[in-house]
Amino acid sequence: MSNSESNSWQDIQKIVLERIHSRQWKPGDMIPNETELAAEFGCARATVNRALQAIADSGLLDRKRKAGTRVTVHPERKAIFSIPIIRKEVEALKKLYSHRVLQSDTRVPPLDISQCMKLETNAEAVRVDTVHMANEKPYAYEERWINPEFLPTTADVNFSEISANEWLVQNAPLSTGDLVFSALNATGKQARILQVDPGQAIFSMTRKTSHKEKVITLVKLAFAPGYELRTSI
Amino acid sequence: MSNSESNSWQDIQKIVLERIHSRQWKPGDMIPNETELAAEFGCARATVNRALQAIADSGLLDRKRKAGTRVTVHPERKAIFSIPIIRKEVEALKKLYSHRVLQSDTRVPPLDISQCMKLETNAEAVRVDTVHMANEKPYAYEERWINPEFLPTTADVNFSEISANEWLVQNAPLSTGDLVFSALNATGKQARILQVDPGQAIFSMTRKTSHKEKVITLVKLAFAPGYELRTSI
DNA sequence: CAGTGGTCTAGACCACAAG
DNA sequence: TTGTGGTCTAGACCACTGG
Repeated sequence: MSNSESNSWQDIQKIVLERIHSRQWKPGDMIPNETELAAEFGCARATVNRALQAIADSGLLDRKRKAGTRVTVHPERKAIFSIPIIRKEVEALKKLYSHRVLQSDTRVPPLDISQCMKLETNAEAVRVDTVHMANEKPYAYEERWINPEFLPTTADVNFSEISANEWLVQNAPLSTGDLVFSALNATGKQARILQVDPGQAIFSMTRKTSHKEKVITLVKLAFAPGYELRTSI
Repeated sequence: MSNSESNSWQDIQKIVLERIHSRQWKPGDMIPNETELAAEFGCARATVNRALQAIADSGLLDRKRKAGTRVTVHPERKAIFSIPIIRKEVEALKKLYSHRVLQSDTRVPPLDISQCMKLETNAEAVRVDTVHMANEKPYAYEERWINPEFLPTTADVNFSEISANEWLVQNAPLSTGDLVFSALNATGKQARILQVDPGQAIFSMTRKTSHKEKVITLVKLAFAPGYELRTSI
């Protein structure tokens, strides 16, 4: 009954979402199967399928063969945010970006780093310390370890011109990684570099970038006070 | 040439990803159009379409009508994390969850809160302060404002039994929201409630949940030291 | 086993945007 | 104008999984 005209996939998505939201279909309820919905909306089953899959991807529907489609009881809200290239992040604030490499060499990393990167004992790694600046003021302090295996052309890369951050984002596509965000009190070194008082609350991000079980790089970023990570749902 | 057998769209996705990653198709390059790929892989165009759309969703391909499909030059890495219900988060740590409501009343909120929630001047809102515990130790301190408009049955809800957090997640599905993460030094009040020293670095999350331009609730969570927000890419 | 979602196909038309 | 992706269709078969 009701709906006679509904063609696009997204129209159907809207209708279904509206029914969920208005609690016409409540959490836990089974909804009509694809064939029935296709009949109701006057479209092909594939179109309904596409709409429902999109909703299921967003977490609001649970779909199982034979068992049918149900409204998720405890929808797990998902937030998505893009991992910024710091330069772009600064430029988005309409500030001048610059960075200084404080240190760049090759050495045997501490044990915890070595293990985290799955390096062999006493294997060396490239260490690059950088401070990112916005309008000449410290914005973030970056401590990075790079697996030399992924830098065949190390000599060619000049991290003074392009930040290691940016270089890797562009040259290690499609890798997987873990991200950890936390709050830390600034250590003496961090405080000195970021030009704040020791003990200041620092927003920290640690990122491990891997490709096929091998760790490409490990980065710890300490942002200057005031930093906020924003996203919408 | 080369590939003769490739049916599922996920197979095709893998092949395309491999070509991007191996730099056979470099950032900025245009890749063959759907019809050509369908011919190469021996499948329907719709199948290729599905594979390419999935990759484009992940940000590695740019697709435009007429202009064709290109490998994204500066792929924007996206991270997804699920917004946890604190109780589940604690239970996932295999600790006993409990919570105490420190305060629960209705009052006129401070101006900044009132404006943020788009309430009328001098309109009241429900205020609920909660401390979440893991094994009887403070885990997070929650300061919440609720738009009474969304609590028609306020009297029926006993936030001592089900946390406001959980109640709203279950009863305000499909709403949109903003999330802000930051690091703050613990205020005296926060320090007292979380049983830490004032000035301790605190991981903080502020969340505004809305539905169709109306703000449902505003929450500020202050996590006890050691908290980490984790995700993988 | 049987019902449901998952996917593929071949063809068609549409919508957008580059030239 | 024209080439490209975006989508819809009708039908088919497959793959899970509940009963």
